[in-house]
Amino acid sequence: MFLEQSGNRIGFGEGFKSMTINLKQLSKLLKLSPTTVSRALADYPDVSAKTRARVKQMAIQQGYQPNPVARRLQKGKTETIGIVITPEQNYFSDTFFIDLLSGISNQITRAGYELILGVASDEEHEMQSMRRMVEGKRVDGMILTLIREQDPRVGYLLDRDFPFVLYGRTRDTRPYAFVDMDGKQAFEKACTYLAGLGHRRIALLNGEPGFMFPVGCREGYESGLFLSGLELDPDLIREWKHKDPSQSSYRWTLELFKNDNPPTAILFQTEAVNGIFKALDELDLQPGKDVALIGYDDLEIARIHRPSLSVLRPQAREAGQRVVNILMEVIKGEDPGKFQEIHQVEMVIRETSLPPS
Amino acid sequence: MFLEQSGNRIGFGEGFKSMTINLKQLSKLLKLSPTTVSRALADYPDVSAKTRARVKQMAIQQGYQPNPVARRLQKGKTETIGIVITPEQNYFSDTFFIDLLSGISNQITRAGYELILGVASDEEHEMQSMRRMVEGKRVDGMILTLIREQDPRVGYLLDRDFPFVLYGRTRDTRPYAFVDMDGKQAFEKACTYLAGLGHRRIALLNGEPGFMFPVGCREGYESGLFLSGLELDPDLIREWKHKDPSQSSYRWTLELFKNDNPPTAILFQTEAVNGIFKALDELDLQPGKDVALIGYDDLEIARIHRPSLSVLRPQAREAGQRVVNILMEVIKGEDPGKFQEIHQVEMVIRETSLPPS
DNA sequence: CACTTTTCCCAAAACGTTTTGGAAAAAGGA
DNA sequence: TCCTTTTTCCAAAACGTTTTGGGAAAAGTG
Repeated sequence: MFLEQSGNRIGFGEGFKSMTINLKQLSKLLKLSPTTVSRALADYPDVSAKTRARVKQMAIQQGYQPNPVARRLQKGKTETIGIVITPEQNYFSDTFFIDLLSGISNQITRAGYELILGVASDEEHEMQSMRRMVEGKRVDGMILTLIREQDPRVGYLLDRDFPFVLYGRTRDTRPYAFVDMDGKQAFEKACTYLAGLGHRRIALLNGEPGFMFPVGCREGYESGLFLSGLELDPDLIREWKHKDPSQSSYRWTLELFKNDNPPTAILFQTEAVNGIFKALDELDLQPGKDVALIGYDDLEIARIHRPSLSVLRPQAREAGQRVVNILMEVIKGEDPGKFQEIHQVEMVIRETSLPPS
Repeated sequence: MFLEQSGNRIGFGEGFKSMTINLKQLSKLLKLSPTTVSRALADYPDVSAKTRARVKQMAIQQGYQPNPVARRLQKGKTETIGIVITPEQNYFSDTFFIDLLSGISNQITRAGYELILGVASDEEHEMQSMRRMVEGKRVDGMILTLIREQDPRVGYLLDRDFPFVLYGRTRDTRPYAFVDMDGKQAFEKACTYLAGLGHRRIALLNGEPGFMFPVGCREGYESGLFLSGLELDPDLIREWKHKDPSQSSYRWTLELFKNDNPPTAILFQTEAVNGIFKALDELDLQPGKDVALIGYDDLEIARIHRPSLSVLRPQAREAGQRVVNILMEVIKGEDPGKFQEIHQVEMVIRETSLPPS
């Protein structure tokens, strides 16, 4: 019944051959059955302390590591998480997304899982890449970012009961797990802060409609105006495009100042800062001095620019870690509805948030 | 000997259960053996055209996809490629790395492979993450980026005969596969171009020493000077830091202009452009007008800035695709030494490369 | 028709684990 | 001492494929 296995060869032009030991070889070395060795390494109580120690020592000495592919087949799990990024949407602009990804990656590694990455050029390929992962049984769970108001991915995964966690939120009414930044509270805080300094004309240069995040930003902005007794002026709200944040924000900033009663402060996502700086420069307006600025996200440019930019700073790395921890629970079978986290965003006051001159 | 398998259940609080069909079920539906079905789908000649068609149709109808984990175990391949990124090194600054990653990812998907991503904070974790992939038998090959002059990763992989491809080069003398941009030729071209316009004092604001890329840039710069009959002035060469490109390039630009005989043109990596612009602004020098500028990498800022920045533009996406194609050959057992590609870099003349005033 | 070749299919093995369901040996209790 | 319980180990099955090594039927060949 048992055939002797061929043992390990060193490669001869046939590419890399693993020179690591496998379970059967290790068990032969120990004069034990593979069963016992496996159970010893997994700390089962039905193997004596003495042999357990012996097994572990030999395993380390021989550099044994269980073959993950075989383990996955037996366990019926891929031990893999999927994520699809869409660089065209320019989410990658700077440290923010990388911090998120970094938190995600580290936590996944800690759990002994793998992170597989899809890169999609648009919404359609994004869905396609995700379906390949899900229907191809390549992952145990998905992480979704850059969430849209109506996001077909969420419906797709909910319909299939497939484990996933959103970084962000969408409008689907069914319960699902998410980790989100409190963009509303952040923009409310920034808005009331500026109003408290005496600003009466505060503009909002918001992200692209269709995505969920700008919705919260706008709510916070409106709520902040209301709390400060200021009136909402639709002329002070503009939306830039993800495809080229700088270009569109540049145009809209110029637009804002064509107003008879121009703003003295602007709230925006830091991604759009280059266009704003450029427009202000052309208009001979000093950032911070003539126009107060608060951006969302603490990108490098915010810190190095003079004057340095006041920002709202989300803790992306921590959020990434939470996303993974939650996803692990959902994969275990926990109710996703139990995991809905909204993280606070801190405000960092630097040099661009002075009172109006 | 054979036990009937339990079939597929729909999940009951136990998380997601696949509701897709497997090979045995499909073969039962077709009243064929699993062997024949498997071989029919793989286009083996020893199954008749008629049954092959019947099998394929049923497979599509039932949405059958072979379980990749089982296939990997049998084939003894992970069908997976690994890459480790180190965001701290700020490689992610903009479109360049994303384009590379995009080309890599698409080509890997096309081959039916998976891309697993490691995110490391420093050199040590980078190695650690790679070892986990290699020694844990989680990948068939590695892609390396951001290569150092002395890069321990290359030696590690060569010692183990493990398939890998570099995006970039290192100083190891043993043959290995790489795809690199011709930074030398690019900088030589830019340098002679500027000299041709009449510039006599051309500065180089180069990337961090220790990495391989700046070496080529410097060679090209020196060669360009030589070809143009200009003398090398060490005072016109400075190196910024990866950790904060803007800050360090800002300081070094100011430094360059303390020179009695300051430069009229600067060559640099576009990553460092913010610091340069800022320094020039403080010095009341107009980019393009008072100082000619050519950057390496066509980042967004280069296109939207006014004046727009002349750049050297590497084709990152194509390079990424080549890296994958080569890696597949190396995994098959081809000699890595056969695959050493150096790609040309085009120069895009915009508004910052005028003759000296 | 008898023999050889080709066509078409399949049972069993194999990949390297983990889990199941005992079984032998040792220890405890009377 | 004999029976029961506990401890410690293991053979075999299972995960879902692909590959190996035929074997039966159909088709050619003389």
